[in-house]
Amino acid sequence: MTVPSTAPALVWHVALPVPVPRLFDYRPADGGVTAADVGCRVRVPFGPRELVGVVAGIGSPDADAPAAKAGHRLDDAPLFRGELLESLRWLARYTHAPLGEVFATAMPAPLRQGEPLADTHAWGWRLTEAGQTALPRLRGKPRRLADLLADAARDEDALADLLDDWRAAARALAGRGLLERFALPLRAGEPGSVRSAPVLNPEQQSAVDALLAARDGFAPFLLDGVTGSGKTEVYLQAISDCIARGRQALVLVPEIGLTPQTLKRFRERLGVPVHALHSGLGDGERARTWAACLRGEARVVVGTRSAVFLPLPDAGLIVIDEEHDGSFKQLDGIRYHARDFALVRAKALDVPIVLGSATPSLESLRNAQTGRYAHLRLRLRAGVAQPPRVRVCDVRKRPLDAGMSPELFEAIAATLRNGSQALVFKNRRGYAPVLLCHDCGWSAQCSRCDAPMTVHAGGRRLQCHHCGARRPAPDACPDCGGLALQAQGAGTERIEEALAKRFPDVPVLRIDRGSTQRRDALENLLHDFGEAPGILVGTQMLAKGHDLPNLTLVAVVGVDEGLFSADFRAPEKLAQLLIQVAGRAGRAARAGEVLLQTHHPQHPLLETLLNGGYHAFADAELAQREAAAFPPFAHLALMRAEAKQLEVTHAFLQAAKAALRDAGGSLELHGPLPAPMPRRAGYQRAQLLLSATERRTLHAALDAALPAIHALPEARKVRWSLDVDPVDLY
DNA sequence: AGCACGCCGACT
DNA sequence: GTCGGCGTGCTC
Repeated sequence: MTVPSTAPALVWHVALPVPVPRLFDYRPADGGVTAADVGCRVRVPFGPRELVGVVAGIGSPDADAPAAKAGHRLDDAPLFRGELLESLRWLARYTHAPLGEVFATAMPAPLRQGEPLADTHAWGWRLTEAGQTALPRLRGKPRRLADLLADAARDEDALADLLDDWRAAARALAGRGLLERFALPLRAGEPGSVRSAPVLNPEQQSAVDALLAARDGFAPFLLDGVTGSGKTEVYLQAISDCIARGRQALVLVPEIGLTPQTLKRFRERLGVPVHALHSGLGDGERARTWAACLRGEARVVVGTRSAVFLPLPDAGLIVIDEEHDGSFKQLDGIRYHARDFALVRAKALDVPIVLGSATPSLESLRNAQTGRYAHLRLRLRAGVAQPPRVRVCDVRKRPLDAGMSPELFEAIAATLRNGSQALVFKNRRGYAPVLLCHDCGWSAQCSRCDAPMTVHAGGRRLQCHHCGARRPAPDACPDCGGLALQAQGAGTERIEEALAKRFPDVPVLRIDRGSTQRRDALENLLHDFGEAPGILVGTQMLAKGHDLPNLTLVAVVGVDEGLFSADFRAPEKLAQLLIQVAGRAGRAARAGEVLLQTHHPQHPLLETLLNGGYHAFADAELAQREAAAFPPFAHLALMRAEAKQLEVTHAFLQAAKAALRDAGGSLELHGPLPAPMPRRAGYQRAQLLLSATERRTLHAALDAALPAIHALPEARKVRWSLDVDPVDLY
């Protein structure tokens, strides 16, 4: 009689945060394996160390794999389940990244490190009845602590502000039963006094009507509204409806869009706590927000790129504001696009999603044109009667001071005489891009990168923007010994300097990454600047947000750099920037003026943009993209590699190219091409461009070839990465 | 990615 | 004689 063969014990298939596209099997140190373990974190031995991974599945151990080691489950209930689990699996397939790295990207740091799911409350302390009675008898620090709590309970953050080293006293008093600790609801910002909704104009109303009519299932919308047309008001009404139905709303905003004013506006209008999630928050707060979403406690979240990974068990609506913004694409690690992933999630969640912009990406416009998205247009500029007047200023053969023409100075002078403010917008930072010898043409180059060094600290120092190298600026030209070294091109610092000299009676305020390190520093600077006549000098940071009611002139210098870039998206980016920055002019009662300074006044981009507006530009640019077989008419992936020696980099990319060619299909392969900066921080960089007219072709080839590419002997010798749907080819 | 194992130069 | 460089190989 034979003993019935026992079924092999089940194991966890665990996704670990390692760049190995494979799952690893473990058995539980105690208890059995059940389907409910899927989506739970586990702490497991991995070689000589321990890692936190996520159970991606359960099953029998692979016969020819080493014996499964024991691991410990960290969660009682899955962190990832249902829609989010499936969407993350999709993201791993789409980006061709290991599932474990995708899970790691989706988690806040404390969860990644194995800490328990955060409490969604803060802690407070209060006096017990015995404490009230005993208070008069207390002395010293315990007395001061008890006094603070005599009238009201206080939370721990407040106590820390009021009394140093209060914890020891609190513990001692609690031990005597005089004090107790209790849980407070998580503060997600006070709702504030609720403001009533303004009356919508007919365009806004029909947009809201369309959104509400589609609220019961997946429905993508492009809310295409000019600057100041009241897109936010449309979002707010849709969100109000969403939370009234007891569902969660997620709002994604660009990195610079999450200002205190934005949050204040949401809180005042919605009358519920609004959670914010951005890079300025500490790990603890991010983890609490994540947990609050998972538990369904958070009703509205406004967040930047990474908020697209929040669990939304009761989702009702997703909004992407400024959907064209480049900050939605992650440029390292898992190279996801938050807007595109949000669409995938909305579909899986079966909820509507709104992409809003005054300058929609060409991808989204194309989707609207082909009917994949419902196209909602807002053409009326609320409040202001007229859009700003745009003037092109031809600066060829004009004497320039810090890159500014006499016409520009005159326009600023006129603006100041009218009691208004002017903004000089420049698409670069630093005192001047390069140090150039006027005698022989030598320029300061970084010794480790093929890039010019930029001049900083008033001309005293050179800095490489790519590897961070710094050195003092030479006094004489190293090549010819001449003393005619000069800073070429005008950065914001030189513009500021020249303006301050010409307009000594008004404040000149420069805003860029160098002058505003902290998030609220910009708010304070602009507040102090006020509304009196003055001049702002700035970069991208000033292109949107921040109401500047007395700003009537926007002058753009350095337009030309964007007209002749090698990147296929440069025209789109420049057009969006010009429209956005023009939107800064004349938001209040007075009409605004925009001055574009260029050496190429006849350039088709400028002509189309100025005569026909953004949509005329977009139509022309889409035609160009179609002719050149670029997105959205083709699908791209970029494989980048770097190594100390160029031959090593090329050997890898050649081998990868061969593997991809063997994978067949009508995939087009270009390269290896020199990367835009072929040498960076001592590494030789190159890239391989993959292009296909059908997305399936691209992914099929990658699926077929990547295992072989991972296994290439050349792959060990280089650092390589794959970027599906790259934003910048350079 | 880490981390260990493994063979070749300058130090007490 | 050892400490330590980073090449290469593996992780259930």
